[in-house]
Amino acid sequence: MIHIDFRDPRPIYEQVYDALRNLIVSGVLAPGEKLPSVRELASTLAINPNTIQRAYRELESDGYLCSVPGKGSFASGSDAARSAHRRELLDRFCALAEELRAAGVSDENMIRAIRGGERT
Amino acid sequence: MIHIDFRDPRPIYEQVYDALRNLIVSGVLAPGEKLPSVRELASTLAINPNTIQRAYRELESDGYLCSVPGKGSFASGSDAARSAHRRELLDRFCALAEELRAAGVSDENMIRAIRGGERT
DNA sequence: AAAACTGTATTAAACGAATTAATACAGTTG
DNA sequence: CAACTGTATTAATTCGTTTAATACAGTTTT
Repeated sequence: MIHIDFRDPRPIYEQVYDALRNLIVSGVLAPGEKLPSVRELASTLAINPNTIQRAYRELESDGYLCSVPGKGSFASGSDAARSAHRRELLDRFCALAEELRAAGVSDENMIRAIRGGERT
Repeated sequence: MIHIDFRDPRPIYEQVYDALRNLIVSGVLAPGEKLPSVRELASTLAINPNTIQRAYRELESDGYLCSVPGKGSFASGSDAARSAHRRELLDRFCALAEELRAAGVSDENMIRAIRGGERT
């Protein structure tokens, strides 16, 4: 379900965050669907529960899931999740476009890069 | 000339790297112009020479400057530097566009984001 | 009601990357 | 020769991440 790369310099909690967010926004985890418990996922991935807890905490504070003490953690509505994710990506996208413009890249060349995936 | 933010979670050597690269690709540091020595810049910024050394080493390995033992470090030709920088930014840009496409954002909406800087 | 689950919080230890510190060596310049 | 330059190395420190070991309160199950 989730794969952790221990050679990846990025923190584990961040890898877990990204993986779960992707499952949520893609709808693999349906809105309202229950996620594995903190301890269960920690056991499955062979990492510490505190690390999972941190990923869950940040996923909740970013609106991707909802945790209820005693009950569990549940995927939030995929509409809201998708919006949050798009917003996040678009912000980074605009910032990068700004940098590219400062580097002398024209809008036309950016558009070409988007359309073609080319790296000329 | 350069400002370091100690509250920034990013490593200092990376902040120095970015700042110097920007000065080089923007032409503020002309091609061939001598940069402050490792020890001098370290003293100016009140950080350790080893940290500056690391920034310089990576700037050289990425083609933004050229270090000569005994003489100093010199900004590389801004043409090559600009190209390297644009390549780097464009790679990240294309990767982000890919993610946005996967998130269901159309090319048209990406283009709109570039043109307007809008965040709708 | 008891047992087994859930999220959450806390404290301490271990680990690794970043940073500092203190040198040292070789080449260049004045 | 003296003062600069880049470069290399080793050890100590600092800090964020991760682990570990608990504990508490609420929910579900038996």
